[in-house]
Amino acid sequence: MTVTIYDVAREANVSMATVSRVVNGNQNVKPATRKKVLEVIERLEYRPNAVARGLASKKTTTVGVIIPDISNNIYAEAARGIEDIATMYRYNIILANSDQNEEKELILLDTMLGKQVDGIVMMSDAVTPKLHQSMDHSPVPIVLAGSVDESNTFASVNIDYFQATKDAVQMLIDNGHKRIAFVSGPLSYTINSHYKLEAYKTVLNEANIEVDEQLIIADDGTYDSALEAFEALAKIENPPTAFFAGSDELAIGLIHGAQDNGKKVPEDIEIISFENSKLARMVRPQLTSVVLPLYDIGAVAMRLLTKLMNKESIEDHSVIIPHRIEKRNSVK
Amino acid sequence: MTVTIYDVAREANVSMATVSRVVNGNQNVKPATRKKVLEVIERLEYRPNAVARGLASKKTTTVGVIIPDISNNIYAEAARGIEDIATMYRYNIILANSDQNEEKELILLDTMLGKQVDGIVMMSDAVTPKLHQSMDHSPVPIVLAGSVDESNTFASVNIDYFQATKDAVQMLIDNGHKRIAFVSGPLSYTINSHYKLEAYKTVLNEANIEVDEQLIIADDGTYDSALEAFEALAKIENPPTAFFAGSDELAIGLIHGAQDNGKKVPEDIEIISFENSKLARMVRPQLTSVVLPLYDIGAVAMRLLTKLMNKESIEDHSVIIPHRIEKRNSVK
DNA sequence: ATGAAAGCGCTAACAA
DNA sequence: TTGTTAGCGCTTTCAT
Repeated sequence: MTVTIYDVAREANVSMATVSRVVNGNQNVKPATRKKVLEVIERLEYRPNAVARGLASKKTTTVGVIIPDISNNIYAEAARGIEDIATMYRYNIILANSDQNEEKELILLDTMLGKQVDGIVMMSDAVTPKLHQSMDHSPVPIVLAGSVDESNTFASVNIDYFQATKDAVQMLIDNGHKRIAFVSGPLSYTINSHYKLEAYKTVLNEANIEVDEQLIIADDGTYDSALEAFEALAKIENPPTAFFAGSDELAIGLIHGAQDNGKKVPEDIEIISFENSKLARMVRPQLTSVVLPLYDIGAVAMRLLTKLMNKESIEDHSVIIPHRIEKRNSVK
Repeated sequence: MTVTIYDVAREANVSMATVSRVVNGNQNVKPATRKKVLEVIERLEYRPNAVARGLASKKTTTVGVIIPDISNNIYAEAARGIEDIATMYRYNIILANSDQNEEKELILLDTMLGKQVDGIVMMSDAVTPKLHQSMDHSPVPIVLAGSVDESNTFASVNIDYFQATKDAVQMLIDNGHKRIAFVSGPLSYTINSHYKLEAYKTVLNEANIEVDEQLIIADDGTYDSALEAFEALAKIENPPTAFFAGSDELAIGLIHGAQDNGKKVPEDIEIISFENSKLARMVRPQLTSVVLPLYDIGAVAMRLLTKLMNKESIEDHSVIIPHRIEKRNSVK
């Protein structure tokens, strides 16, 4: 019932090899033959079976994409970058959510390798030893997107989170603040948050400002948690006058928290965010934010993967995309 | 170099058929044999080749998911619902963005069918004749998620957009408004927006309120467009006192637009949204909104698809999920 | 309970 | 330029 390459060959009075050649754009086919075959393909509505092709050629033209959570805008943005470039290079993507759960990541890796993907793009906060080992055993290239591999074993695409955070906090320090709070999601599995915290502490130290653990809040990363964080910090002795927020959502929570407490941003409280999603402009005042180019990170990661799959030589397999700060109105 | 079922069979002194049986959980294997095979599988780190399996069994345990844009929260939420249920039933998903572009949709459908997916979940605003025809020709089941199929040919999962919008606008009418604006994205390709517009007109008519085309704005659906829409509508003679917004993003733009014009929400201007994403709570006042259960729509669609792929009988292939309005503070 | 063998639909030498 | 043929790694009758 389904039309196979054999049916086309018979109808066109050629061998399957010839049909295969025209389907695959091989030039060694006489134009007349090609035309004839193409006509039969059209008439029979022949559609090559990619599974059979994959088995025979050992290439599936599909890549696996493992991300924490597609419903989180951060990852969705990156996923779009990945998919766009994948499409550009004629790959399809198998997308799966890991929820930053090592066990799921391991299973997903295995499943995808079982499906014979040609490569994998992975976003994960923690490349644990087990994960590292599984990735090492992969028969196909893997590139990390938005995740730093400290062992420098795997290809990866990132911005310099450490420096970017330093820049952001420095901006606050330059505006005269001594009491600067750090608000993020869970340090254990909010992507790259520990680099941010390190940078925060480092830059404070460099400015001879004491690091006060009270000012470091790592809750669940939600809007509400930021609202509560502001509330709680407003009550302490010598409360913060400026905030570094790990994401736009947190920054908005902080702004609303400040406003609920009768504080004006940026007059009384200055807030800098780290993300710059479209949310950054959907709040008053609009957020000054480190721009985290998620789409680009995804796109570059996928592009890098295509090179790796193609066995092209790579200059540097750990690429750092430049970052910048978009100045709006939450910082003077 | 790669371990195949044949290697396992040889090492375990059984036939490949037996190995296949234990891998697939077939009960017709003596426990001792099973144990022996399992040991060899572990020792050799054998991983079944899903492509070969797919070719032989004609099942790939992967489904195609065609959505407009994964970086749009609406679709990302639905995608997560789809993926979660897919995972639950041991399917993987091939995810692709169509940008609501008919040509891309057609190509994607073809590509996925070529990859022998076992089924497809599709989100598309307009099931055009061509698309309809291609879908009709599909050898595997397709279910529409969040997209109404007026011909009732395909399985689909939706809420009652018409009734939901009527409920929302009615709420504004009940609060005494006569000048109610309708703000949405492009009517031609914002999902289900034409149902919303019809409902808006219908309920206005029912309340003997004249439909004023001036009050109907269908721009690009962005925050900025809503800001501008408010601005523009504030200047007309007899400006609107209430707004129906097609999405949370638009509603937030409207709120900010109102505030920029010195109006208070909900005292001076009432606004009701249609989406209820997490954004609905991230603005002051928080949005009263029709809840569009995207995750559920995706999840139910995928569940429905599993039944269809399994050739189970379906009660009704057009499922309507109940809707409700979440009351917050943008409406009195 | 187990094995033998015939495909699944295609690619890729190798020949011609 | 075209055809022949041997797999790719697995599932699935059909025997035994």
